[in-house]
This record gives sequence, structure tokens and C-alpha cells, in this order.
Amino acid sequence: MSIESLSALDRSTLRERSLEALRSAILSGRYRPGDHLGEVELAGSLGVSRGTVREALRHLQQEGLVTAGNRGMLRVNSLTPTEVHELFRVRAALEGLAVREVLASPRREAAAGTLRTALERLSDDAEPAARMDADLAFHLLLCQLSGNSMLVEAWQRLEGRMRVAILNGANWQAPMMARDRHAPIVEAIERGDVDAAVQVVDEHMTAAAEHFAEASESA
Amino acid sequence: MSIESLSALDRSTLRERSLEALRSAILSGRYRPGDHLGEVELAGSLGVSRGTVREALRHLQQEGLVTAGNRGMLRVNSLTPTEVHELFRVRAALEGLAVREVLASPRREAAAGTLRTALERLSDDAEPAARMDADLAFHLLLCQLSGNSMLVEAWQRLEGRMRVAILNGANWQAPMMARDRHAPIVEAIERGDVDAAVQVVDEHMTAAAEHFAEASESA
DNA sequence: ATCCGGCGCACTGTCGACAGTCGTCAACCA
DNA sequence: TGGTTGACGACTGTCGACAGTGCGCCGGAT
Repeated sequence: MSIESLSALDRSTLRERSLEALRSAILSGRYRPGDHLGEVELAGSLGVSRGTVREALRHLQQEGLVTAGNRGMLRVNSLTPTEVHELFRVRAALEGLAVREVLASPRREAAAGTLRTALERLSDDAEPAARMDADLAFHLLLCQLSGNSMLVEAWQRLEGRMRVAILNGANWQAPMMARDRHAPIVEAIERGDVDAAVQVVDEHMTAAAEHFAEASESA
Repeated sequence: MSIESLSALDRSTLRERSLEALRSAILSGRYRPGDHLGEVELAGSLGVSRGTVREALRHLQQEGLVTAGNRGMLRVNSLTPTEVHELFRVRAALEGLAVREVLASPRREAAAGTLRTALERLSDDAEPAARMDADLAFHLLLCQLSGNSMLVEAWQRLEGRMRVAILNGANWQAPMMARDRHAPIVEAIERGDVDAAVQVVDEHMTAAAEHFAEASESA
């Protein structure tokens, strides 16, 4: 029997799979902001016990996708316009650091190449969800190329909230996540122009905040 | 009966209290990095069920204080020197944003005053743990004064790891958290000098990273 | 008509028990 | 002697059940 004939088994726990399922359910819009997420109901839907979904929900709570309401009841979170602005400013600070570290790194050339490749995936004609994924993937890649693992973690902890903000405030016609919005970042990195790169990221984030902050109701 | 004669009851859940207990046990050095945190043992010590400590442990895991080892067993986390450097660079980026926002805020004067007051609490002769608390409180206050709630949250998610880094790499003789290390930050803010303030924070963080990265063993 | 107490409902909080899995170690076989 | 196998102990993963707690409804007293 060939050693290739068997693929590795899925060793993920039910908690992990529940977490994935819940997260994508929320981020796909299956549950709207403000919706109550009852442990019993979810456990029934997913076919797992309450304790298991409970742990997944607590995880999502720390991610900021759900918040605790009255008597510990959890509901899908939404962001106020103010929070959206704040969020994107924090993100700008983190990605600004990423840019500076990429430019200070000896692997600058390779990084620029990788980014340019990722740029190609930002097609303007894909469906909205795919566009958002590609956009976030590009920015995550930027962080990863910095080689700063703590930065990557910090950015990822913001990702859930960013998706919420985008999901709720998006005006899908606008070319917010178009390729030519990101190209200047890559170009500045290729030129090695730190100040320009940081400033481009900053403007990119400011514009995004403005764009996504429009439609949001408070909780 | 006077309305003051009764204090509000403690409505915190066992999970929250377990979380507090575990966190402070780790941050006080009661458990050393690498120590195994068995659910059964902890549940016995705290007098609660396994499920309850389990949730607290998962929370600490997301905070970065504990990591999952073999077979999901949790152990107290430690940071490599590289991670310490990365951590403080991220922190510098966040606090740099805080400084910029404080300076751009209309409440700049009041903020500077509050910071100066907090400066007084940074006594050089207190015991180490209290010094660390005061130091972190000062920096947290800086973030809070920016009025950016997302920034505060992001910073707080780093706090656990920072305490780990400080706890394990601290050379308590060095005047790392002394008052005159922080005074320049407040002064720059009072002067309204953005660039100087940001640069001071940056240098402060770089020095701290250098200082705390010395003693750390890998996991 | 209004206020009050009781009652049931729908939740979450907490617990104890069972099952599965891995590391260890000793016995066993070529 | 070296490698393999089986039992054992110590964990975590998962579950179902019980208990406590607000909330809304309803009937009765004023």
C-alpha cells in the first residue's frame, strides 16, 4: 500500500468546527446584527451539546463578533460609525508598522514581488464576498511579510470586526476594494519610499472608514 | 434603614472569578512558564467544575497567557526574545496612534493634566509588582485618553503578553519604569509637539524591548 | 382602571459522568 | 537484544441534567 494512498484524517474538535460554522454564519449575514444567539437553538442546529457551542460563542465574543446583552444573552454585534472610524485608524497604525517593517527588511524585494502577485487576485468583477476576502487577504499578507508575528496576531484579532463593518456598511458599487486602490501601496514599497507608503496606507484606511461608516445602527 | 447600609452584591459568575484567579496566579508567578495547567487539578483547587475552569482557560488562551501543547494540554506561555521585540513594536505603533489622537483632540489640555497626575503614581521605591501595575496603568490611560475605544481594546489584548514579558525578563534594579522615563512623553504632549511625542514613545518602547528580551527561554 | 403577587417560560450558569486518545511501561516474541 | 503489543493511568473532549434567574402574562384585590 502506497504511503500516499491515505490522506490525513480531520483531527479538528467539534468546538473548532462549531466556531467556524458560527463565524461564517455571522459573517455571511445568516444572522443579522442584534439577533439573539441562543445556546440551545444553536446546539440543536449544529447537532452538538450546549457546552460545545458555548465555548465557540465565548471565542466569538472575544473576537468582538458577538456581545453579551441582558442576563448574559449573546447577540450579534454591530459597530457604530464612530467605532468603524476608530477601528480603521487602529488598522492604519498596524499596517503602517507593517509597511515600515517590510521596507526595513532585507527581503524587501521578494516581499514586493509577493504583494504584486496578490494584487492580481483583486479582480473588480468578482462577487462581493470574494472581493472582500481578496482585499483582506492582501492586507493580511502585508502584515505577514513584515515577519512580525505579534503584528499578524493583533491584525487578525481585528479581522472579525472589520468584516462586520464591511458587511454592514458596504456600498458594493463603489470601487473601494479595487486593484488600483492597492497598487500605490505596492509601488511605494517597490520604490522603497517609506513615507509615501505609510501615507498611502493611511489615506486608504481613512477613505475606507469614511465609506463603511455610513450605514450602521447602534445597539 | 439607610440606603447606604447595604453594598451591592457580587453578581460575577464563577467563570469570571475563576478567570481572575487564574490570571493573577499566572501573572504573580505562582505558575511558571511551561507549567502544565490541568483542568481537573485547577477545578479541584478552585472548587468549581471542570467546565467552568475550562472556559476561563480558553479565555486566557486567547489572551496569550497560555498555549495549547500536545493533545490540547494547556501550559503557561512564555515569549521568545524575538516575540518580545515584536510585541513592543506593535505596542509602540498603538501608543503612537494614541499620542497622535490625544494631541489632535480638543481635550488635549485636560488629558495632559490627567497624565501628569498619573505620573505621580510612578514611584521608584514601590515594590516591583506595584511598579509594573503603575507603569501599565499609565500607558493604558494614554490610550484611554485618545477616546478611541478600539485602540483601548487592542492595547488591552496585548496587556497579558506584556505582563508575561515583563515578569520573565525583568531586571528589577534597572530604572526601566521610572518616572523620568515617562515624563518626556507628558512634556511633549503638553508642548503639543506631535513628532517629538511619537518619537519619545518609540524610543521608550525600543528600550523596553531591549531590556525585557534578555532573559527568556523558548517553548 | 390600576396595581400587585403568583406562575410558568425561556434562557444561561454549573455540574458530574462517560468516552476517546495519547504516553508509559512492562511483558512478550523473534 | 530489539522491536512490538497490550494494559494502565492521566488527560481532554463531549454530553445531558439540574438549578437559578429575569421576563411576561394573568387573575384578583382595591
